[in-house]
Amino acid sequence: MTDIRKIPPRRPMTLRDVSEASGVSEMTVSRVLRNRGDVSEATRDKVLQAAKELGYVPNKIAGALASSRVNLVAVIIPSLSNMVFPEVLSGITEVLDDTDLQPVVGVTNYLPEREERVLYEMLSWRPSGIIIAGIEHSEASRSMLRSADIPVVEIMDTDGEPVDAVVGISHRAAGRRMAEAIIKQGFEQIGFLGTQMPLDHRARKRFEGFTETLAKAGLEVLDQEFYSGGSALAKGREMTQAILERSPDIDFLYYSNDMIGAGGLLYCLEKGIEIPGRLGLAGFNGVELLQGLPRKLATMDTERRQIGRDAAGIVARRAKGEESEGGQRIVLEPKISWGDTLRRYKP
Amino acid sequence: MTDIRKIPPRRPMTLRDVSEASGVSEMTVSRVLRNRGDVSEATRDKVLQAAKELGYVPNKIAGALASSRVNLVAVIIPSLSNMVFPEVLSGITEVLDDTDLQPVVGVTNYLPEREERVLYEMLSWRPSGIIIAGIEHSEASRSMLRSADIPVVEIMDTDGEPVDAVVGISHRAAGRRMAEAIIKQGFEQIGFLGTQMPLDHRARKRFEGFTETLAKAGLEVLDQEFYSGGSALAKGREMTQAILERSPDIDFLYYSNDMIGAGGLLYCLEKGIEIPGRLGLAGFNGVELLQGLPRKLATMDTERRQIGRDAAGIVARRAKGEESEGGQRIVLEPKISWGDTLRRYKP
DNA sequence: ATGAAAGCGCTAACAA
DNA sequence: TTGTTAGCGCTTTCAT
Repeated sequence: MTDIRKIPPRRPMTLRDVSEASGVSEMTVSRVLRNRGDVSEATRDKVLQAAKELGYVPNKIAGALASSRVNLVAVIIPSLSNMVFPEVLSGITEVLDDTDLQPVVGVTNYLPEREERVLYEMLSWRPSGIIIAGIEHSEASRSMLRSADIPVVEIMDTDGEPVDAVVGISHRAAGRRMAEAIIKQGFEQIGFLGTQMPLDHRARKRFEGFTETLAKAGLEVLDQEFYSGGSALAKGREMTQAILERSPDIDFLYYSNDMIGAGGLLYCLEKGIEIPGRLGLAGFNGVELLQGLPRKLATMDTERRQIGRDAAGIVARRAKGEESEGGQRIVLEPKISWGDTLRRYKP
Repeated sequence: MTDIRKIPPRRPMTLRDVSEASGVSEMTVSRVLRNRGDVSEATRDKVLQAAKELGYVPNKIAGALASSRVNLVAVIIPSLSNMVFPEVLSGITEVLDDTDLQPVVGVTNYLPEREERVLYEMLSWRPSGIIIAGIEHSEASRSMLRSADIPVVEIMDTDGEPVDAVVGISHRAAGRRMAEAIIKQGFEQIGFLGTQMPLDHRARKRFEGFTETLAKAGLEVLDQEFYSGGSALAKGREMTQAILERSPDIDFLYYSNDMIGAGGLLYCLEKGIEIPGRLGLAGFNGVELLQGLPRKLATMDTERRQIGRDAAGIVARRAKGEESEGGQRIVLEPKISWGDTLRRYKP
């Protein structure tokens, strides 16, 4: 055995170190470490042994440069505090775990300029694919996405022109469908509660689909409340109180997400408001949290994990060289989860 | 103007392309793009112009290899679905945003083997620093951390021997302190509800500190419930029901996290159990969600954002070459948030 | 089954 | 202020 000193190295090990320690050429060491090409058992063992003893960690930077292959998949999302995105991520991870691809996450805080920066930064590492939330991007971002020449999957939203592939739901249709359900249940005095986010295109589209369908039935949104920042649950309470005091005739509240919806639900239960007889409620997303509430809030499940899985699947398959050209389009159908706050008439 | 074809390139641009398009040497182009060294306004403009028209995105892989500088900070956490970690991340991002460092997130799912893999994978990209949750790691992981020769900050937990720097709280002390508070309020029949996770060392340590202090007062945990998977809120309900039915004498429930605590609280309120007169409750973490509940659950704020900020600060300063040697130790003091479910006697 | 040479796209160090 | 020359640590390709 070569004399291996236990002193922690000031300079990371290189292939050459392993090569010298094992008496095998760098090239063969490289082959062993990557399980490529034929190597005899004997040399293989020698190399592995030396690598282990030295605590060798390969330098992917050098490897990537030499092979122009990078096992990274850039995932760009607006936020981590909205549980929706961790769930997408978990779907992505689930699929990528079976490949040698690795997700790298960037967060934009819903800001297009930040999206540009994050995208640029990530592209400069030459990832094997990009999964990016939303279908609305700045011209600069779209241009980067187009010329990156790697699979690009835009997720969550399918209302618009994707750069390449897209996986998600139609938020406009989601808004429409919820409006239909509400109308069918005989609600007529409808309030809307949402986030104060001009840049949340998905919420905007839902709202558009929602009002559009109401309009066709001769209805409109009576009153609205918006919030930004703070505990969504608490905000849901406050907004619900505010809107009900201002517009006491309201008989339905449509929330743009489940957290504020849950807050509203808790508030109404405390106040003894009869639900859904006197007042109907619905949220959006289908978050797990709803399972633990005193009553089940109506919502629409957006299958985030599945979106993540599908998106990762597309990237993985294309990275492997399968599937000739891009442009897949997977539109999931969100289903209304009726819960206990939307159905007035027995089905 | 050079003849620039609008055809999306099959091969990413290189410095050389920009050099040729602008008639400036590669070296000078490189200088312009990195704002390094003196470059005349004229050449600078030429280069920037060409780079922009070509849609040039630098290749950080090559840059990193040449300069042996990587602006990545590896952040290794057990989970993204536990809101605690996104919050830490947001503290990290907050600080790194003012530097040129970029966080890269890896998730271990609380599995030591996965931690090893993720760590190995990340180290192979030669990051400028590592922020890793927890202070308990496999021998292989510790060994990698030690020999990486970059700043390593272990976060969340300070009970143990860190490899290098550490930022967090003492979970043992947190458990002790909560036990003291409970005892002082005159509770004596105490139940504990937690996760079925032998690998959640922090929860274990809190429990140890908790029982230790109870023991000194001649008390012990009367009954316990554990869960794994599913909606924490719903589980909190179920477990609370179960433990109260089994041990009706219990007058205090200590939950190992706020989500199950919140579920328990909702359950108790529905059942009309007098809180905290008949039954006291406390959770752990201080999550935002608690703000929206009908009553404020007692908890202990663990200042996750601050932990993230401090950890990132250490990495950033050391990456800049400040601070000679490592080993910082920042122990934050978690404070009891009394809420409405712990205090029987007016203060 | 193994090795030698060339070069991936950049930047450090030096020269002009 | 600008350019030239060597690599950075690997992998590709081609020999042996």
